[in-house]
Amino acid sequence: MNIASVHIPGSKIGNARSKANKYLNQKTCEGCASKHISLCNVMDNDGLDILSRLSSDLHKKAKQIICSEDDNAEYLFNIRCGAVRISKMLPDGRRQVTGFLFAGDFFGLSCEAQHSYTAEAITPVNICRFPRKKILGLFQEFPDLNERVFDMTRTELNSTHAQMLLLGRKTAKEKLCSFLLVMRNKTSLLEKRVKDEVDLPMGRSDIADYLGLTVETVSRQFTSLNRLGLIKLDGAHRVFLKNIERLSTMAEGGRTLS
Amino acid sequence: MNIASVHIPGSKIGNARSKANKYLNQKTCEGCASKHISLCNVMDNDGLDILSRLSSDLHKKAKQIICSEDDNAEYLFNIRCGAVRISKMLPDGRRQVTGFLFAGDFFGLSCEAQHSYTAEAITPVNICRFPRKKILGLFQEFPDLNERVFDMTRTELNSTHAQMLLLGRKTAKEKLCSFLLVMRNKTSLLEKRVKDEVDLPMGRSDIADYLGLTVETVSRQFTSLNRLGLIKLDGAHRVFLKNIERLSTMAEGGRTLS
DNA sequence: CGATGGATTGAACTGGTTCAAGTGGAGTGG
DNA sequence: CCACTCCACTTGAACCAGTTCAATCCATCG
Repeated sequence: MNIASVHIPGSKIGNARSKANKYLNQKTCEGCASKHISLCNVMDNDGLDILSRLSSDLHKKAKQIICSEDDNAEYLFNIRCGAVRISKMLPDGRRQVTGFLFAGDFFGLSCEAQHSYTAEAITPVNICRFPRKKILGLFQEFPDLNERVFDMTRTELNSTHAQMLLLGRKTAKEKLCSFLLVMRNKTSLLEKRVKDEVDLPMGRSDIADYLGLTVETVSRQFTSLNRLGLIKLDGAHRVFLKNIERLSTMAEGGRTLS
Repeated sequence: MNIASVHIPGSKIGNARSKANKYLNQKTCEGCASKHISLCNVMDNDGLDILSRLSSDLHKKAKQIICSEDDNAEYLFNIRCGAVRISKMLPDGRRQVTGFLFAGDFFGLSCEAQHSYTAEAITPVNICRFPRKKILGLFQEFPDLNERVFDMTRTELNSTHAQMLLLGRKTAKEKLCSFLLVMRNKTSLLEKRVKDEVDLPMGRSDIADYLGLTVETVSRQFTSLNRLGLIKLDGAHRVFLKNIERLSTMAEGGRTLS
């Protein structure tokens, strides 16, 4: 029904959330049966969310491309469910994954006329797509909408700075610890409770390209943390974080028996 | 006089510029005698730019700290003239420089209650400071202002993604070539003309921390590019880029006699 | 002029890569 | 239900780009 509603499962946008809740509607999504929050509270004459007329649903299987580096940036995307990988490439094929996105996350905004990155489905995804130009035009009309998206952009900028510190200055072990803790936070937000059992839908090479390492190094560090008893591996795609405190210390370079 | 005006020397904010020019006033800055553009075109009853009442001028010498990692984020800063270094630190002192900012650049927005970084003057700087809360409040009232700042934030997010690719996947030589070309663009924007003679106000260790390298490696790569005839060093803080095309190729991993 | 501190150069070292060889588990089909 | 295949993951061993440690250079400044 209201396909313009947006999956925002936790209060991930910080202090903007409380303010926004006053205005924004909660509706149940027929796609994945969880509560969504409408991006925009303004109803048209038919009582429909004003954004619903602009949006269209999109389904992709794992490994399918959603948009690529030289596409025209015509749409703004919001992930309903599933996981998406954002990446940039060098001409010779070296790749940097700049982010993993999950239910509730946006992309397609941080660019000019063309996308500067490729977005690809990691799992089957359900995505909500808005024509970019129209959304940008609506910002003037609906400051609430503008504020939400601006807030999210600033939060994202913040976390890319943290990732720069990781890429430029952390060791392989510190990188993996940081990554696991970030994934734990994302999972906890999505599930609305703290959870030390973390799903890793992406492959080892995605993690490697995200952390600026090789697959082999990532694999070795998983094994090492496993042996140290800091994590418990259950297959390649599920980890149980056994000692959050030590993982946190190691993520920041604190000394723990290597 | 109008201390709220903002130094935006080039059209660095892309397509937003042309739109914005319709509304925004140009004034001459008594501080550094160059044209500035007012951030906000709305005048109060006395004919003063609405932001001027909120702002205060700030002067810092080289190496002085403007704001640090655990300060409350009470201000939004705009650089009038001079160069600023933004950085993050690990507990053990390893540092990542996340950006160099010059006349016209903003900072202090991309954060929640506390700054997540340290800003330090590289050269003597002249900075314009606005109370953050009031500015954020004004966004609803003045969409032009909001749009400008949002645009700049998105542009910045874009360039941090490029920097992540650099940090995660480029070699030392590629990193330095990329850096020199970025500095050339910034210089060209500031001077409003293409200029292959680039000033590097920051020290080698700042460059190293920006590129995720050591001082020694940065120095060796400078020497190497110099010997290859791609650049001409004139002291440590001025470079002449002799072959933009080959530098560009090398910045992206293209093969040129190493 | 000597002192100070950034920048450069040299030489040994190492964390992470590269290359190469297993391993295991999910899917297929017989 | 088992055998076979495929591909992602793991492990091992040699290697190397960039680091580390240690001089040395050189511009600036009192």
